[in-house]
Amino acid sequence: MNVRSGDDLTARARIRDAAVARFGRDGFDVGVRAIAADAGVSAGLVIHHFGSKDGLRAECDTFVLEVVKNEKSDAMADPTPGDVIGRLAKIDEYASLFAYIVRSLMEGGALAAKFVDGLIADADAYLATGEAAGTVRPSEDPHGRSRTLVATQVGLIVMAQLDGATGRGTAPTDDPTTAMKELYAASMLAGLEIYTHGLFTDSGYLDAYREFKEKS
Amino acid sequence: MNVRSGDDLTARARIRDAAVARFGRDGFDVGVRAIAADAGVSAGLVIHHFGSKDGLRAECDTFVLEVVKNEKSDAMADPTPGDVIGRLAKIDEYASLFAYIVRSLMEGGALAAKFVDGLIADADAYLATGEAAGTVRPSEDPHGRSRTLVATQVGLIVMAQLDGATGRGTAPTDDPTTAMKELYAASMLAGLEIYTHGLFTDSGYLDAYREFKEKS
DNA sequence: GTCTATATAATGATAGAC
DNA sequence: GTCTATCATTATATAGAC
Repeated sequence: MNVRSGDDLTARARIRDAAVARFGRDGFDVGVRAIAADAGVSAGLVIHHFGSKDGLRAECDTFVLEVVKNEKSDAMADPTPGDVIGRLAKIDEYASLFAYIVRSLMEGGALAAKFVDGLIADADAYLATGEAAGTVRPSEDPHGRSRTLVATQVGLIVMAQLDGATGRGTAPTDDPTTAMKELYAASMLAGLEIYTHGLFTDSGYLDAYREFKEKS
Repeated sequence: MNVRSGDDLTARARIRDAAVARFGRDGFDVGVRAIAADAGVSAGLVIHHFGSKDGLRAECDTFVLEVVKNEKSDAMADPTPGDVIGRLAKIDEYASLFAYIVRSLMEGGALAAKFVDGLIADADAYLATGEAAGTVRPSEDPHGRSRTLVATQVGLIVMAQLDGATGRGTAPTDDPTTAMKELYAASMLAGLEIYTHGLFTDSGYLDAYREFKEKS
Protein backbone atom coordinates (compact mmCIF):
# COMPACT_ATOMS: atom_id res chain seq x y z
CA MET A 1 0.00 0.00 0.00
CA ASN A 2 2.87 2.30 0.62
CA VAL A 3 6.60 2.14 0.89
CA ARG A 4 6.64 1.93 4.67
CA SER A 5 7.25 -1.61 5.72
CA GLY A 6 4.56 -2.38 8.26
CA ASP A 7 5.95 -2.69 11.76
CA ASP A 8 7.33 0.81 11.87
CA LEU A 9 3.88 2.30 11.37
CA THR A 10 1.88 3.71 14.23
CA ALA A 11 -1.07 1.56 15.27
CA ARG A 12 -3.37 4.20 13.90
CA ALA A 13 -1.82 3.94 10.44
CA ARG A 14 -1.76 0.14 10.64
CA ILE A 15 -5.47 0.10 11.43
CA ARG A 16 -6.18 2.45 8.56
CA ASP A 17 -4.17 0.36 6.10
CA ALA A 18 -5.81 -2.84 7.31
CA ALA A 19 -9.22 -1.21 6.95
CA VAL A 20 -8.55 -0.10 3.38
CA ALA A 21 -7.45 -3.62 2.48
CA ARG A 22 -10.38 -5.32 4.23
CA PHE A 23 -12.99 -2.90 2.93
CA GLY A 24 -11.58 -3.39 -0.53
CA ARG A 25 -11.58 -7.17 -0.32
CA ASP A 26 -14.78 -7.87 1.62
CA GLY A 27 -16.85 -4.73 1.28
CA PHE A 28 -17.93 -2.16 3.83
CA ASP A 29 -20.07 -4.56 5.82
CA VAL A 30 -16.96 -6.14 7.30
CA GLY A 31 -16.82 -5.87 11.10
CA VAL A 32 -14.46 -3.76 13.13
CA ARG A 33 -13.18 -6.93 14.78
CA ALA A 34 -11.84 -8.34 11.51
CA ILE A 35 -10.04 -5.09 10.77
CA ALA A 36 -8.64 -4.98 14.28
CA ALA A 37 -7.39 -8.55 13.98
CA ASP A 38 -5.67 -7.75 10.68
CA ALA A 39 -3.97 -4.78 12.27
CA GLY A 40 -3.00 -6.82 15.31
CA VAL A 41 -4.94 -4.68 17.78
CA SER A 42 -8.17 -4.92 19.72
CA ALA A 43 -11.54 -3.84 18.43
CA GLY A 44 -11.80 -1.26 21.18
CA LEU A 45 -8.65 0.47 20.03
CA VAL A 46 -10.10 0.98 16.58
CA ILE A 47 -13.02 2.89 18.04
CA HIS A 48 -10.71 4.71 20.44
CA HIS A 49 -8.68 6.08 17.56
CA PHE A 50 -11.40 6.81 15.03
CA GLY A 51 -14.45 7.39 17.21
CA SER A 52 -16.63 5.07 15.19
CA LYS A 53 -16.61 2.77 12.23
CA ASP A 54 -17.85 5.65 10.09
CA GLY A 55 -14.93 7.72 11.32
CA LEU A 56 -12.56 5.00 10.21
CA ARG A 57 -14.31 4.80 6.87
CA ALA A 58 -14.01 8.55 6.41
CA GLU A 59 -10.30 8.44 7.14
CA CYS A 60 -9.87 5.63 4.63
CA ASP A 61 -11.68 7.74 2.05
CA THR A 62 -9.48 10.78 2.55
CA PHE A 63 -6.36 8.62 2.60
CA VAL A 64 -7.25 6.91 -0.68
CA LEU A 65 -8.16 10.19 -2.33
CA GLU A 66 -4.86 11.65 -1.15
CA VAL A 67 -2.91 8.78 -2.71
CA VAL A 68 -4.86 9.18 -5.95
CA LYS A 69 -4.14 12.90 -5.92
CA ASN A 70 -0.43 12.32 -5.45
CA GLU A 71 -0.46 9.68 -8.15
CA LYS A 72 -2.05 12.18 -10.49
CA SER A 73 0.62 14.75 -9.68
CA ASP A 74 3.28 12.20 -10.50
CA ALA A 75 1.44 11.33 -13.69
CA MET A 76 1.51 14.95 -14.79
CA ALA A 77 5.23 15.11 -14.28
CA ASP A 78 5.58 11.84 -16.17
CA PRO A 79 6.42 12.23 -19.88
CA THR A 80 4.28 9.17 -20.77
CA PRO A 81 0.92 9.91 -19.22
CA GLY A 82 -1.84 7.32 -19.23
CA ASP A 83 -5.19 7.39 -17.55
CA VAL A 84 -5.33 7.10 -13.80
CA ILE A 85 -7.19 3.79 -13.77
CA GLY A 86 -4.57 2.24 -15.97
CA ARG A 87 -1.80 3.50 -13.75
CA LEU A 88 -3.45 2.30 -10.57
CA ALA A 89 -4.34 -1.08 -12.01
CA LYS A 90 -0.84 -1.46 -13.38
CA ILE A 91 0.89 -1.05 -10.12
CA ASP A 92 0.18 -4.09 -8.01
CA GLU A 93 1.35 -2.20 -4.98
CA TYR A 94 -1.85 -0.23 -5.28
CA ALA A 95 -4.11 -3.25 -5.75
CA SER A 96 -5.84 -2.77 -2.40
CA LEU A 97 -6.32 0.90 -3.18
CA PHE A 98 -7.96 -0.01 -6.45
CA ALA A 99 -10.16 -2.61 -4.79
CA TYR A 100 -11.25 0.00 -2.25
CA ILE A 101 -12.17 2.42 -5.00
CA VAL A 102 -14.13 -0.27 -6.84
CA ARG A 103 -16.02 -1.12 -3.64
CA SER A 104 -16.84 2.53 -3.14
CA LEU A 105 -17.98 2.70 -6.73
CA MET A 106 -20.29 -0.28 -6.28
CA GLU A 107 -21.69 1.10 -3.05
CA GLY A 108 -22.21 4.56 -4.51
CA GLY A 109 -20.07 6.22 -1.87
CA ALA A 110 -18.88 9.79 -1.73
CA LEU A 111 -15.32 8.81 -2.60
CA ALA A 112 -16.52 7.17 -5.79
CA ALA A 113 -18.31 10.32 -6.86
CA LYS A 114 -15.16 12.38 -6.34
CA PHE A 115 -13.06 9.78 -8.11
CA VAL A 116 -15.36 9.74 -11.13
CA ASP A 117 -15.44 13.53 -11.15
CA GLY A 118 -11.66 13.46 -11.29
CA LEU A 119 -11.71 11.04 -14.20
CA ILE A 120 -14.13 13.28 -16.08
CA ALA A 121 -11.99 16.34 -15.42
CA ASP A 122 -8.95 14.43 -16.63
CA ALA A 123 -10.82 13.42 -19.77
CA ASP A 124 -11.86 17.03 -20.35
CA ALA A 125 -8.26 18.16 -20.19
CA TYR A 126 -6.92 15.25 -22.18
CA LEU A 127 -9.47 15.63 -24.98
CA ALA A 128 -9.03 19.39 -25.12
CA THR A 129 -5.31 18.88 -25.56
CA GLY A 130 -5.93 16.31 -28.26
CA GLU A 131 -8.38 18.60 -29.97
CA ALA A 132 -5.84 21.42 -29.99
CA ALA A 133 -3.21 19.03 -31.33
CA GLY A 134 -5.57 17.87 -34.05
CA THR A 135 -5.72 14.22 -33.00
CA VAL A 136 -9.19 14.43 -31.45
CA ARG A 137 -12.29 15.54 -33.28
CA PRO A 138 -14.17 18.58 -32.02
CA SER A 139 -17.47 17.96 -30.26
CA GLU A 140 -20.69 19.89 -29.81
CA ASP A 141 -20.72 18.75 -26.20
CA PRO A 142 -17.14 18.14 -25.01
CA HIS A 143 -18.07 17.60 -21.36
CA GLY A 144 -20.81 15.17 -22.28
CA ARG A 145 -18.32 13.31 -24.37
CA SER A 146 -15.93 13.07 -21.44
CA ARG A 147 -18.74 11.69 -19.28
CA THR A 148 -19.62 9.15 -21.94
CA LEU A 149 -16.03 7.97 -22.23
CA VAL A 150 -15.64 7.74 -18.46
CA ALA A 151 -18.96 5.87 -18.30
CA THR A 152 -17.46 3.20 -20.52
CA GLN A 153 -14.51 2.86 -18.16
CA VAL A 154 -16.78 2.69 -15.13
CA GLY A 155 -18.99 0.15 -16.83
CA LEU A 156 -16.03 -2.04 -17.66
CA ILE A 157 -14.98 -1.95 -14.01
CA VAL A 158 -18.46 -2.95 -12.85
CA MET A 159 -18.69 -5.71 -15.43
CA ALA A 160 -15.27 -6.97 -14.38
CA GLN A 161 -16.57 -7.06 -10.83
CA LEU A 162 -19.60 -9.04 -11.99
CA ASP A 163 -17.39 -11.52 -13.80
CA GLY A 164 -15.27 -11.90 -10.72
CA ALA A 165 -18.18 -12.24 -8.29
CA THR A 166 -19.91 -14.85 -10.41
CA GLY A 167 -16.69 -16.79 -10.92
CA ARG A 168 -16.50 -16.38 -14.67
CA GLY A 169 -13.44 -15.60 -16.69
CA THR A 170 -9.96 -16.62 -15.75
CA ALA A 171 -9.57 -14.07 -13.01
CA PRO A 172 -9.86 -15.20 -9.39
CA THR A 173 -12.86 -13.93 -7.52
CA ASP A 174 -11.06 -11.65 -5.13
CA ASP A 175 -8.83 -9.78 -7.53
CA PRO A 176 -10.64 -6.88 -9.17
CA THR A 177 -7.39 -5.57 -10.59
CA THR A 178 -6.74 -8.67 -12.67
CA ALA A 179 -10.36 -9.08 -13.75
CA MET A 180 -10.40 -5.45 -14.75
CA LYS A 181 -7.23 -5.69 -16.78
CA GLU A 182 -8.55 -8.75 -18.63
CA LEU A 183 -11.87 -7.23 -19.56
CA TYR A 184 -10.14 -4.01 -20.46
CA ALA A 185 -7.73 -5.78 -22.79
CA ALA A 186 -10.57 -7.79 -24.31
CA SER A 187 -12.49 -4.61 -25.10
CA MET A 188 -9.57 -2.49 -26.23
CA LEU A 189 -9.67 -3.36 -29.94
CA ALA A 190 -13.42 -2.89 -30.22
CA GLY A 191 -13.21 0.38 -28.32
CA LEU A 192 -10.47 1.74 -30.53
CA GLU A 193 -12.44 0.69 -33.59
CA ILE A 194 -15.40 2.73 -32.41
CA TYR A 195 -13.25 5.68 -31.41
CA THR A 196 -11.48 5.62 -34.77
CA HIS A 197 -14.15 4.84 -37.33
CA GLY A 198 -17.37 5.15 -35.39
CA LEU A 199 -20.10 2.57 -35.15
CA PHE A 200 -22.57 3.62 -37.81
CA THR A 201 -21.96 3.82 -41.55
CA ASP A 202 -23.76 7.12 -41.95
CA SER A 203 -25.00 10.05 -39.85
CA GLY A 204 -28.64 9.02 -39.94
CA TYR A 205 -29.04 8.41 -36.20
CA LEU A 206 -27.15 11.56 -35.27
CA ASP A 207 -29.14 13.68 -37.70
CA ALA A 208 -32.39 12.24 -36.44
CA TYR A 209 -31.45 12.99 -32.83
CA ARG A 210 -30.43 16.56 -33.65
CA GLU A 211 -33.72 17.09 -35.40
CA PHE A 212 -35.63 15.62 -32.48
CA LYS A 213 -33.68 17.82 -30.07
CA GLU A 214 -34.41 21.01 -32.00
CA LYS A 215 -38.12 20.36 -31.97
CA SER A 216 -38.25 20.10 -28.19
CA MET B 1 -44.98 -3.18 -10.29
CA ASN B 2 -47.75 -5.02 -11.98
CA VAL B 3 -51.28 -4.48 -13.04
CA ARG B 4 -52.78 -6.15 -9.99
CA SER B 5 -54.01 -3.50 -7.60
CA GLY B 6 -52.53 -4.51 -4.26
CA ASP B 7 -55.15 -5.79 -1.85
CA ASP B 8 -56.23 -8.65 -4.06
CA LEU B 9 -52.76 -10.17 -4.00
CA THR B 10 -51.87 -13.08 -1.80
CA ALA B 11 -49.72 -12.19 1.19
CA ARG B 12 -46.87 -14.08 -0.40
CA ALA B 13 -47.00 -11.90 -3.52
CA ARG B 14 -47.44 -8.76 -1.44
CA ILE B 15 -44.33 -9.61 0.55
CA ARG B 16 -42.39 -10.26 -2.63
CA ASP B 17 -43.47 -6.99 -4.19
CA ALA B 18 -42.66 -5.08 -1.01
CA ALA B 19 -39.25 -6.75 -0.90
CA VAL B 20 -38.43 -5.80 -4.50
CA ALA B 21 -39.38 -2.21 -3.76
CA ARG B 22 -37.47 -2.04 -0.47
CA PHE B 23 -34.39 -3.79 -1.78
CA GLY B 24 -34.43 -1.42 -4.72
CA ARG B 25 -34.80 1.68 -2.61
CA ASP B 26 -32.61 0.88 0.42
CA GLY B 27 -30.34 -1.92 -0.73
CA PHE B 28 -30.11 -5.53 0.33
CA ASP B 29 -29.06 -4.76 3.89
CA VAL B 30 -32.61 -3.74 4.71
CA GLY B 31 -34.16 -5.83 7.49
CA VAL B 32 -36.91 -8.37 7.13
CA ARG B 33 -39.00 -6.36 9.59
CA ALA B 34 -39.08 -3.32 7.31
CA ILE B 35 -40.22 -5.43 4.38
CA ALA B 36 -42.85 -7.12 6.52
CA ALA B 37 -44.16 -3.74 7.68
CA ASP B 38 -44.44 -2.54 4.08
CA ALA B 39 -46.37 -5.65 3.17
CA GLY B 40 -48.58 -5.30 6.22
CA VAL B 41 -47.59 -8.64 7.72
CA SER B 42 -45.40 -9.87 10.53
CA ALA B 43 -41.71 -10.57 10.24
CA GLY B 44 -42.31 -14.19 11.12
CA LEU B 45 -44.62 -14.67 8.18
CA VAL B 46 -41.92 -13.57 5.79
CA ILE B 47 -39.64 -16.34 7.02
CA HIS B 48 -42.55 -18.77 7.09
CA HIS B 49 -43.21 -18.22 3.40
CA PHE B 50 -39.68 -17.93 2.07
CA GLY B 51 -37.66 -19.94 4.55
CA SER B 52 -35.05 -17.26 4.99
CA LYS B 53 -34.12 -13.79 3.87
CA ASP B 54 -31.94 -15.32 1.16
CA GLY B 55 -34.93 -17.34 -0.02
CA LEU B 56 -36.91 -14.14 -0.33
CA ARG B 57 -34.05 -12.52 -2.19
CA ALA B 58 -33.85 -15.46 -4.60
CA GLU B 59 -37.56 -15.24 -5.31
CA CYS B 60 -37.23 -11.52 -5.97
CA ASP B 61 -34.42 -12.27 -8.40
CA THR B 62 -36.40 -14.83 -10.37
CA PHE B 63 -39.47 -12.61 -10.36
CA VAL B 64 -37.56 -9.61 -11.71
CA LEU B 65 -35.82 -11.71 -14.34
CA GLU B 66 -39.19 -13.11 -15.38
CA VAL B 67 -40.64 -9.64 -15.84
CA VAL B 68 -37.59 -8.60 -17.86
CA LYS B 69 -37.94 -11.70 -19.99
CA ASN B 70 -41.60 -10.98 -20.68
CA GLU B 71 -40.79 -7.37 -21.40
CA LYS B 72 -38.22 -8.50 -23.92
CA SER B 73 -40.76 -10.77 -25.59
CA ASP B 74 -43.12 -7.84 -25.86
CA ALA B 75 -40.33 -5.72 -27.26
CA MET B 76 -39.67 -8.25 -29.99
CA ALA B 77 -43.30 -8.20 -31.00
CA ASP B 78 -43.21 -4.41 -30.95
CA PRO B 79 -42.56 -2.81 -34.36
CA THR B 80 -40.50 -0.01 -32.74
CA PRO B 81 -37.93 -1.84 -30.66
CA GLY B 82 -35.65 0.04 -28.30
CA ASP B 83 -33.14 -1.26 -25.84
CA VAL B 84 -34.42 -2.89 -22.70
CA ILE B 85 -33.00 -0.34 -20.32
CA GLY B 86 -34.73 2.42 -22.20
CA ARG B 87 -38.01 0.57 -22.13
CA LEU B 88 -37.80 -0.23 -18.43
CA ALA B 89 -36.71 3.26 -17.50
CA LYS B 90 -39.47 4.75 -19.61
CA ILE B 91 -42.26 2.97 -17.89
CA ASP B 92 -42.65 4.43 -14.45
CA GLU B 93 -44.67 1.41 -13.48
CA TYR B 94 -41.42 -0.53 -13.57
CA ALA B 95 -39.43 2.01 -11.56
CA SER B 96 -39.02 -0.32 -8.58
CA LEU B 97 -37.97 -3.13 -10.90
CA PHE B 98 -35.33 -0.91 -12.39
CA ALA B 99 -34.13 0.21 -8.95
CA TYR B 100 -33.84 -3.43 -7.93
CA ILE B 101 -31.75 -4.23 -10.99
CA VAL B 102 -29.50 -1.26 -10.32
CA ARG B 103 -29.01 -2.40 -6.72
CA SER B 104 -28.13 -5.86 -7.91
CA LEU B 105 -25.74 -4.29 -10.38
CA MET B 106 -24.03 -2.28 -7.67
CA GLU B 107 -23.79 -5.27 -5.37
CA GLY B 108 -22.47 -7.54 -8.09
CA GLY B 109 -25.27 -10.06 -7.65
CA ALA B 110 -26.09 -13.02 -9.84
CA LEU B 111 -29.16 -11.32 -11.29
CA ALA B 112 -27.03 -8.43 -12.46
CA ALA B 113 -24.68 -10.78 -14.28
CA LYS B 114 -27.58 -12.41 -16.08
CA PHE B 115 -29.11 -9.06 -16.87
CA VAL B 116 -25.86 -7.73 -18.35
CA ASP B 117 -25.40 -10.96 -20.29
CA GLY B 118 -28.85 -10.42 -21.76
CA LEU B 119 -27.98 -6.86 -22.74
CA ILE B 120 -24.82 -8.07 -24.45
CA ALA B 121 -26.71 -10.78 -26.30
CA ASP B 122 -29.28 -8.19 -27.39
CA ALA B 123 -26.50 -5.93 -28.60
CA ASP B 124 -24.95 -8.82 -30.52
CA ALA B 125 -28.21 -9.48 -32.30
CA TYR B 126 -29.00 -5.83 -32.85
CA LEU B 127 -25.58 -5.00 -34.27
CA ALA B 128 -25.54 -8.09 -36.48
CA THR B 129 -28.87 -7.03 -37.92
CA GLY B 130 -27.56 -3.52 -38.49
CA GLU B 131 -24.43 -4.86 -40.08
CA ALA B 132 -26.47 -6.98 -42.48
CA ALA B 133 -28.64 -3.97 -43.28
CA GLY B 134 -25.57 -1.85 -43.91
CA THR B 135 -26.22 0.71 -41.15
CA VAL B 136 -23.58 -0.64 -38.77
CA ARG B 137 -19.91 -0.97 -39.63
CA PRO B 138 -18.30 -4.41 -39.51
CA SER B 139 -15.99 -5.15 -36.62
CA GLU B 140 -12.99 -7.36 -36.08
CA ASP B 141 -14.41 -8.25 -32.68
CA PRO B 142 -18.21 -7.96 -32.76
CA HIS B 143 -18.77 -9.47 -29.32
CA GLY B 144 -16.13 -7.24 -27.78
CA ARG B 145 -17.87 -4.30 -29.37
CA SER B 146 -21.17 -5.35 -27.84
CA ARG B 147 -19.52 -5.58 -24.45
CA THR B 148 -18.00 -2.14 -24.87
CA LEU B 149 -21.33 -0.60 -25.80
CA VAL B 150 -23.10 -2.29 -22.91
CA ALA B 151 -20.29 -1.14 -20.61
CA THR B 152 -21.14 2.45 -21.51
CA GLN B 153 -24.77 1.82 -20.59
CA VAL B 154 -23.81 0.18 -17.32
CA GLY B 155 -21.39 2.99 -16.53
CA LEU B 156 -24.07 5.60 -17.13
CA ILE B 157 -26.36 3.74 -14.74
CA VAL B 158 -23.71 3.61 -12.04
CA MET B 159 -22.83 7.26 -12.54
CA ALA B 160 -26.50 8.16 -12.31
CA GLN B 161 -26.63 6.27 -9.04
CA LEU B 162 -23.59 8.22 -7.81
CA ASP B 163 -25.23 11.50 -8.75
CA GLY B 164 -28.38 10.47 -6.95
CA ALA B 165 -26.64 9.18 -3.83
CA THR B 166 -24.54 12.32 -3.47
CA GLY B 167 -27.52 14.57 -4.07
CA ARG B 168 -26.26 16.18 -7.24
CA GLY B 169 -28.22 16.98 -10.35
CA THR B 170 -31.90 17.77 -10.34
CA ALA B 171 -33.02 14.21 -9.67
CA PRO B 172 -34.22 13.29 -6.19
CA THR B 173 -31.96 10.98 -4.26
CA ASP B 174 -34.23 7.97 -4.24
CA ASP B 175 -35.20 7.84 -7.90
CA PRO B 176 -32.61 6.03 -10.00
CA THR B 177 -34.96 5.98 -12.96
CA THR B 178 -35.12 9.76 -13.22
CA ALA B 179 -31.42 10.24 -12.54
CA MET B 180 -30.64 7.65 -15.18
CA LYS B 181 -32.87 9.25 -17.77
CA GLU B 182 -31.29 12.64 -17.16
CA LEU B 183 -27.73 11.45 -17.46
CA TYR B 184 -28.67 9.36 -20.44
CA ALA B 185 -30.23 12.33 -22.22
CA ALA B 186 -27.23 14.50 -21.34
CA SER B 187 -24.86 11.99 -22.87
CA MET B 188 -26.92 11.06 -25.93
CA LEU B 189 -25.56 13.67 -28.31
CA ALA B 190 -21.95 13.03 -27.40
CA GLY B 191 -22.48 9.30 -27.67
CA LEU B 192 -24.07 9.55 -31.10
CA GLU B 193 -21.23 11.82 -32.21
CA ILE B 194 -18.71 9.16 -31.25
CA TYR B 195 -20.76 6.36 -32.78
CA THR B 196 -21.17 8.32 -36.00
CA HIS B 197 -17.84 10.02 -36.61
CA GLY B 198 -15.55 8.41 -34.07
CA LEU B 199 -13.39 10.20 -31.55
CA PHE B 200 -10.02 10.41 -33.25
CA THR B 201 -9.19 12.23 -36.45
CA ASP B 202 -7.03 9.41 -37.80
CA SER B 203 -6.34 5.73 -37.20
CA GLY B 204 -3.04 6.27 -35.40
CA TYR B 205 -4.11 4.83 -32.06
CA LEU B 206 -5.88 1.85 -33.63
CA ASP B 207 -2.90 1.08 -35.89
CA ALA B 208 -0.52 1.34 -32.95
CA TYR B 209 -2.63 -1.06 -30.91
CA ARG B 210 -2.90 -3.57 -33.76
CA GLU B 211 0.85 -3.47 -34.17
CA PHE B 212 1.38 -3.92 -30.45
CA LYS B 213 -1.08 -6.82 -30.44
CA GLU B 214 0.65 -8.63 -33.29
CA LYS B 215 3.99 -8.48 -31.55
CA SER B 216 2.68 -10.17 -28.43
C1' DG C 1 -2.15 3.87 24.20
C1' DT C 2 -3.92 -0.40 24.70
C1' DC C 3 -6.39 -3.85 26.64
C1' DT C 4 -10.65 -6.72 28.51
C1' DA C 5 -15.22 -6.80 29.66
C1' DT C 6 -19.65 -5.21 28.91
C1' DA C 7 -23.68 -2.45 27.49
C1' DT C 8 -26.97 -1.87 23.95
C1' DA C 9 -29.24 -2.45 19.78
C1' DA C 10 -30.44 -4.87 15.77
C1' DT C 11 -30.45 -8.84 13.09
C1' DG C 12 -32.28 -13.56 11.10
C1' DA C 13 -34.66 -17.33 12.53
C1' DT C 14 -37.58 -20.39 15.75
C1' DA C 15 -41.65 -22.05 18.65
C1' DG C 16 -45.99 -22.43 19.56
C1' DA C 17 -50.77 -20.33 20.05
C1' DC C 18 -54.78 -19.38 17.29
C1' DG D 1 -51.88 -18.83 7.24
C1' DT D 2 -50.84 -15.61 10.49
C1' DC D 3 -49.60 -13.94 14.67
C1' DT D 4 -46.70 -12.83 19.13
C1' DA D 5 -42.92 -13.80 21.80
C1' DT D 6 -38.43 -15.18 22.11
C1' DC D 7 -33.81 -17.06 21.09
C1' DA D 8 -29.22 -16.76 19.49
C1' DT D 9 -26.05 -14.21 17.12
C1' DT D 10 -23.77 -10.35 15.74
C1' DA D 11 -22.71 -5.59 15.52
C1' DT D 12 -21.03 -1.03 17.22
C1' DA D 13 -19.74 1.40 20.94
C1' DT D 14 -18.62 2.25 26.01
C1' DA D 15 -16.22 1.86 30.68
C1' DG D 16 -12.66 1.34 33.19
C1' DA D 17 -8.26 -1.18 34.42
C1' DC D 18 -3.35 -1.09 33.33
